[in-house]
Order: sequence, then C-alpha cells, then structure tokens
Amino acid sequence: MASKMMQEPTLLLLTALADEPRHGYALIKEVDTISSGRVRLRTGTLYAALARLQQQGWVQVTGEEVVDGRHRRYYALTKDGVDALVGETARLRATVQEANRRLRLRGVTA
Amino acid sequence: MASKMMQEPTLLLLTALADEPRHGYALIKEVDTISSGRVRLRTGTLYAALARLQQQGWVQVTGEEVVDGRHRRYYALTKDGVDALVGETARLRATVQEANRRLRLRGVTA
DNA sequence: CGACATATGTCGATGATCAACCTATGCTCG
DNA sequence: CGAGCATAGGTTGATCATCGACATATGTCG
Repeated sequence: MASKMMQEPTLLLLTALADEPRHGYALIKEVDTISSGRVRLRTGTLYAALARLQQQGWVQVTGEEVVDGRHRRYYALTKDGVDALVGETARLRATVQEANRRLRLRGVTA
Repeated sequence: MASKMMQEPTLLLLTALADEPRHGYALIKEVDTISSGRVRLRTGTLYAALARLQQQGWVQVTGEEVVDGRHRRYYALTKDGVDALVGETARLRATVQEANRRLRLRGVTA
C-alpha cells in the first residue's frame, strides 16, 4: 500500500487537517491559504480525495453539526494519517535537499 | 502554463538532471539512488516525461554517443528547467514546513 | 547457450485531478 | 423583494501522468 506518492492537492489536504478537524468547505479555503492562493481545491477533487483517504484509513469523520441552517461534516486525521503525513514530509524534505545540493553543484543558489 | 504540480517521478527526474546531463538508463538508476530505492522509473514514464519536458522547454538533448556498441542519448536541463526545479523545491519546502508546524501544534514531533 | 545488465522505446490501463455542473440556505445591497 | 454572493454539500465525464507489460538489440559472465 501507499507505494505511489500523493499529489499536491492530497498533501495540502492532509496538511490542512494536521492541526485540527475541519469540514469540507473550510478545507478548500485552508488549502487556498496554505498554498498562498496557488491551489484551489475543486469539490470533485476534495470529496473524491476524502472518500479515498477514509478508505485508506488516513481520515475519518469525527462529527456533524448544523450552523446557521448549513450542514457541516467534520473530517480528521487518524493515527495512520498522521504517520503518513510525517513520512511524506520527511521524504519530500530529503528530495528537496538533494535537488538543492545538486543545483548548488551547478552554481545555482537555490 | 505549469499550473499543475509535477509528480514525484518528474521531480526526481529533474533532480537527477540537476548536476549534469545524463542518458535515459542512467536516469533510471540515478532516480533509484536518490529515492533510496523507493522509486523505480518505468521506461514508459521516463520517455513520456522526457518528451513532455522537452516540449515544455525544460529539458533538451545535448548529445549522443555509442559506448560498447550501445547507443546513449544525453538529456540536460535548460535554463527554464533549472528555474522550474528551483521554484518547485521552494514551494515544496514551504508546504513541508507548514505541515510540520501544524503537526507540532498537535504534539507530533516531526 | 542462457541469463543478466545495458540501452531505447511503444502501448493500453489505471487513477488522481480538473472543469463543469447541481442543490440548498443565509446575508447584503439596491 | 429580488439578485447576487458566500457558505455548504455533492456528482460526472474528460484529461493526462504514471504504471505494467511488451519489444528490440548488444555485451558480458558463467
């Protein structure tokens, strides 16, 4: 399992869930913020990803509520989800370091 | 252009080309090394990616040679390719930092 | 002679994301 | 009071990078 690297929307989604549970619409705005406006999660991407991550056991629904007549469903990272995010960031950091090391060899200041 | 994030095989491919030009088969082994054996570039992925990156202007063929009766085609990063890699690593580093910051808020030592 | 490393490539399937659409409520502005 | 926007949930078909399998050829080792 989990042999293939996650894509940027998924990584940002897990990052947006890393500190506390959030509901779908809040995740879209949070990802927008985290990525400095670069990534706007589409609902198609979001709900497909949440369904997939739940099936993988990385994310789970922790509650629902109605605020001002609007329904909210909250999602949270599981222990496995936290582990996955920790592992992914470690691997990415290593790759980024290696890329920058090679760029410096070439004379590029990264 | 270049709105969508590159995937891990592409990132590793650019990283493998970051210090010096390499030929296809050498890129497969180099990516394997960089990723500590985690990512084995399939030739389907490699040559499709090289074709795509050439069309994007990030990679170009810099020479060909025959060594021990075997044909080698060398690929290198262009200026745009270097810029793309620098930008990508900067964005990834920022996301990784943000993910780790949130994980620490949760009490996870990343 | 058979197997393996080196070297380049093609092709159909898979799957994550995108773009576009849908429903519904509450608030604000004119 | 009606239009438009932000909030909140979702589905569906298309796109495209990657995967897995296959194809071809040479040099080397046992």
